[in-house]
Order: sequence, then C-alpha cells, then structure tokens
Amino acid sequence: MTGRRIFVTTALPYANAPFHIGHIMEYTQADIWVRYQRMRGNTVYFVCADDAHGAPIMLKAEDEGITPQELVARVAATRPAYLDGFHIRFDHWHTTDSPENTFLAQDIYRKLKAAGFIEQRTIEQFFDPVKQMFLPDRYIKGECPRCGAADQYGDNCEACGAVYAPTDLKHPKSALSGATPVLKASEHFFFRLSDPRCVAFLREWTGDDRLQPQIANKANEWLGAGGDGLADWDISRDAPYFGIPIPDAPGKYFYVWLDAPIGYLASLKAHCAKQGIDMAALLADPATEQVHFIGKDIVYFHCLFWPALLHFAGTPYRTPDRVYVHGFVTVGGEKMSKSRGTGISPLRYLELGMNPDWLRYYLAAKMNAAVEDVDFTGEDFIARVNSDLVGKYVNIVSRCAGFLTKRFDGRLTHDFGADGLRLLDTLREAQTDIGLAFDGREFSRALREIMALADRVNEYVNANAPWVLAKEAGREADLQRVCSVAITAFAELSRMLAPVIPGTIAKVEALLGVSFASWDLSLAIERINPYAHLMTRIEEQQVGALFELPAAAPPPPSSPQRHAQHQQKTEDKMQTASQWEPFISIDDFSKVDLRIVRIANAEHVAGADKLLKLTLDLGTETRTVFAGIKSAYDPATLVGRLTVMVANLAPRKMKFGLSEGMVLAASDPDGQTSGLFLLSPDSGAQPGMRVK
RNA sequence: GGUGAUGUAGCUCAGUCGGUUAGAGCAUCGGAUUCAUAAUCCGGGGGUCGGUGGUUCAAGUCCACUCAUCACCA
Repeated sequence: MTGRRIFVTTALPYANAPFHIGHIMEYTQADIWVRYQRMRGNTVYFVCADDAHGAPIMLKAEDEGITPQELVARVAATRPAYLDGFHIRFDHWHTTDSPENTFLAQDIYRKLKAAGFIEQRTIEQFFDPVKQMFLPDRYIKGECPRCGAADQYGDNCEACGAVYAPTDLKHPKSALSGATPVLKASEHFFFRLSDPRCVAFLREWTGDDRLQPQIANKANEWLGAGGDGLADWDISRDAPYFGIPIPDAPGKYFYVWLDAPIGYLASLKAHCAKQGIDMAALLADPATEQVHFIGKDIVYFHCLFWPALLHFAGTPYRTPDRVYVHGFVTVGGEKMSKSRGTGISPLRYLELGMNPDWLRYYLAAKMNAAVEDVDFTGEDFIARVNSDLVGKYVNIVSRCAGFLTKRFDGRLTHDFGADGLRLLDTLREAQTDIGLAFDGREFSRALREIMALADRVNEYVNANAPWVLAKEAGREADLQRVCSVAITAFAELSRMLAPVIPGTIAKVEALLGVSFASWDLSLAIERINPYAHLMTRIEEQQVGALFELPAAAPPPPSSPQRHAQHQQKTEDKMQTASQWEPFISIDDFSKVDLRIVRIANAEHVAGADKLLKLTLDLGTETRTVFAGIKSAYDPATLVGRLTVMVANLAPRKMKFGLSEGMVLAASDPDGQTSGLFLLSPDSGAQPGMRVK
C-alpha cells in the first residue's frame, strides 16, 4: 500500500493581531490530524501564512506611523512563540505579501480573464473626500434606515438586525475622518460567479462528499433552487490599498479575500522551493489530496469562491478535495469577550508555565467532525485533564516504574502471561477503531476509547497488586511480569495519544527507549529509565489566572462576524514574558486570611509518606492540618514553634482525616534546589494575629 | 426577517436503521486499597431526553408547531 500525499492548510490569520484561542484550536485540530497521518506513513505538506493585505492593516499601520510591511512583520514575529509553545508543527509559515503570492494571484487572474470569467463594471461607492479614498462598509457609520439607531455600521444594524447597503444609511459619516462621504463612480473587476458554467460546476462540486453534510446544505442554499442565488464577486479595490496590483489595470488592486486563499498555494510554493519539490507537478498529480481546515464563518469563501477560482484557472491548480469546517471556542457557553473577562489569551497560558499538552488534550477531548462550537470551562478543563491524563494515563507508569527500577534494574520481561497477553491484545484490537476516529476527526471518540483502555490497564494492575507481590518472597517473576505488562500497555496507550500530547510523548520515548513515530510497528521495550514525573496536575489558581481581567475601557467596536478572520476577536496586548503570577487586586489578596499559629503538636501519620499531622493553636481555637513537610522536618523540632497558616482555606477531607488549613513553606518551583522551609514570624508575634 | 444547526444526569458529552430497564467520564454518597507527585478499584443514588401535539405495536430517534442558544445572509 502506498501512502497518501496530502496538502493541508489552516485558515490564514489576519496579520493585525496576535493569535487568540480560536486560532490555537484550529491549528491544534489540524496538527493532531497531520501527526496521525504521518504516523500512518502518509506524506503531508502542512502550511499556513499570515494574511497581510487589506484596508484594516493599511489604516492601522498609518495610525502607528509605520508601513504596512512593518506592521505585518511585527505581528509575524509573534507567531513562533505560539506555534512552538503549543507544539503546532507547520512545515512552513509564509505571508500573502510575497513574490510567490503576487505571481500566483496574477497568474490565476490572467487565466480566469482568458476564460471569460472577469468582467469590468462601473459602480458607485462612498468616497471619503478628506482621506481621499473609497470606504469599505465597515468604515461608514450612520443611522439605521429601519429603526433609526445611531452609530450603526454600513452593512447591518446591531440594534434591530436589519441588513442594508451603506447608501441606505441616514446621515452617513466616514469612521476615518468624520466627513460626510460622497458617492463616486469607479471601475471594478468582477469574478462572474453567476456564469452558468460556474453554477453548474459548484452544484456538482458541493454535491460530492467532500463537505460535511451541514456545509453541503448551506452551500446548496446559497446556490439557490434555480441556480440564480449567486451574485458576481467584486474582486478589485482602488488605490490607496495594501494589496497585489491587478495586471494591466493601474491603480487597481486585488481585494484581500481574493489573494488570501491563494496564500495557501504561495506557502506551499515557498516550501516546495526549499525542499526542491516541483509544486506544479505535485498539485497536478491526481493522487495528491488538498485539504483545508477552516472555521464556520468563512465557508462562503472556501466552498464557493475558492473552488470556482481554482477550477476555472485550470492546470496546475486543483480544487480542494476536502474542506473541514469547525465551530468556535466558547467560554462557559458564551462567546469570548474580553470585556466580560472571559477571554483566554494563549500567550498568557504559556507564560503561566501551563503545559500545552493540557490544552491540546482538552480541546481534542471535545472536538468532533461536526460543525459545533467547543466550550471551554475552567472546572471542566481541570477535571478532565487531571482525571484522564494524570489520574488514569500517567498513573499507570507512575505506579509500576518504581518496582522495575528498584528490583530489576529497569528491565522488562517479554513473558506477559495469559491475562497480560489478553490485555495487550485488547489494546491492539481497539487501536484500529481509534485510528479511524483520528482519521475522521472524531477526536473526542478516540480519546474516550483510549481512556476506557487506560481504565482496563488500571484494573489489571489492581487485580494483580504488584505491591503485594513485592512483599512476598519467591514472587519476583510475577512482579516483573505484571509491571512489564502495565508498562507495555502504557506504551501502547502513549502511541495512540502521540498525535494529541506530543510534548509528553517525547518524554515517554526517552523514558522507555522506544519511538512512537509509527502507528503500526510493534513495540518492544527492553528497559525503563528511572521514572521522573511526566505531567503535573492543573492547579485551580493557574486556571483563574488564565482569564483576562476585564478591560477598563470598553472594547473597540467591531462589526459582526462577517469576515471574522479579518477581525481582532481578542485584542491581546503584546505581553512581555514573565515568570510571575499576574497582578491581583488588594481585595483579592485580603480574601486570604493568614494567621500566626503555634504548633501545639506534630506527629507522624501512619501510612503517609509525606505528611505530618499538625495541631495548630490560633489562640482562640486549635486546628488540625496535614502538611506535606515530612521530608524536611522532624516532628519533635516543630512543637512550640510559631509559623503562618492560611486560616480560611476550605477544609479538605484526606484519607487520614480532615485538614483545616495549610501552613506556608518556601520551595523552589522548578525543583532545582531541594528543601522545604517553613515561615517564622519575628519575635513578639502571638498566635491568632492576622498577617497582611 | 430568512436559512442552518444545537438543546439528553449537577457539569462535559455519547446514543448507529425507530426496538429490552436511556449510557460514559467528572462531581456526589458508601466500601476496598496504599504501588502511584493523592492517583486506583468495587458499588449506590441521580433523567418527564427543552416544551406541546402528532405518526407508530413501539419515539431521545420520524413529522408539525413552539421556546432557548449559536452561526450565516454575498
């Protein structure tokens, strides 16, 4: 069987702002899919680029007194931190403001023109007499012609939902200069989407199974029953405009939405040049597949304009074989909003030192092939990741590795026993189905099944109780067998999780001395290295710090989601890297009730490796606290000593009893320097005093 | 306004062609266990499948209407 050859893209982000969580979700989805395809031995060309052109970037650059190129370069420089940070591994990242894109856009245009798909027409548009430029709809404001609401955009009314043309607005004003715009005629170029050849082609193209059913429905609706649903598409803009010049038409530029998708090809072209691959031949080969991952807001462009452009431009261009559409990320069921404090900044996530695999796993656990929104809730995120990845998956190796290292110099046996073989067979059989789920972008199903398998492995460990075997003389072979089965099963699970949590998997490869690069090759583990913990749990306060504080000023208005790809959904400030927790208010801090306490008693806890049971005197009452300081303190030296406790920490039930607070101790967060150091107040402090 | 989707346990979600008593994980409660950076195992409770009406021997599933949420409308 020869492998598939797949050209994969994600939607191009508009180059006027850093990534938001929606970008990260789309790239994660595509990256997981691509990693899976590569594990299957398929060849993938995975590229993306910055979408650099258009009026918003031109105007923003002008505002800042820099060139559009400088603005785009500045934003482009922020990309690698996000992509590397979240293990998103594009083969190439390009820009639409490039020689490749200029060449391709002009080439496609010329071919369309030769085939009779380009038409010239004079239209009248609002023109700003002060700025001396034609105004895009979103830069015209006025009163809604239907309900009279003030300050509405040129295309629709946010108050009553009416849709209209900018010329319908009452008392129109330029949002740029405040001047009253005047109507002015100009020559525009149109792509003849209404041409019967085009309609016939699109009806056939959208009718195949290359689109999800919901999307095919939608496209069908746009096409209209009689094929008269499509209007011609205005692909030109007048100078001044930051874009690609239209050949033989001085002062005319391609509308940004024409050259943006062509940027997919430009990026591929640049990548091929680097690799010495003939891009035209690659594209023209019928065995090559072209796949686009996009959001549901830009379906019109990718399922009508884009295939039509490519089809009628002809060789070497090919129409997309698949367009995979996903929904948006919502937070707590609502659209993200920085002003409500529900925006999540991916950069802050990384700055807080949070594990990128957590987010990849969580998003994947909620993603499927349908066009549905993915909801992020903090509690769910914590529960899902801690329970699945740490409690179920990592726990397997964590609970068995020690026996092999201590008792068998890390060596595994390959004699798995009947029930061990049965368990491993179960895993390998399930792998086929899980592979199909990955291929079909049913990630939530894949992960559900993988976690069910992890449950099976934990059941096996419980049933065979290696900790009991370890204490019985003459059971060494059984102990080694049980742990070897568990570790081998863990390796099988790791391979299935490899597309989703690559950072963790790299650690597992080093630990076990195997490679998970292939989905199919059998794994034989000889020896396990000394175990170092693979993944920590998510702490609640980390997630709390993730949400952006509501902005003091109201967020800048933005028009509805029409061109969402071209908008700043969250206006992340360029944050400077920091190892510190984000600022909290004095009110936040005063929620923490810190008190001086005297350690009235301290004792070992039977059966606990790390805990000491402390009885703390607050002056007016005593509290029992279990503290994880056994490694650093002898109970006898603690009695009578003063220290600081969190007095209003919610009591926590532990196996050994109720813990009614927490004592404070210093330690190195990175674990570079070992040791724990209890705090002590200066002399004179009395139990019960408040610390603030 | 038009169109498309979504609505199932406290939370996040499965539920195939209409077919037994509607499932899972988390949370919660009870028990077991101590190998595991407090994680695992066994068991219990928890549902008018958004609502109303219909088709059917049989409806979470099909139809009509309706409510709520989301998206799209060049």
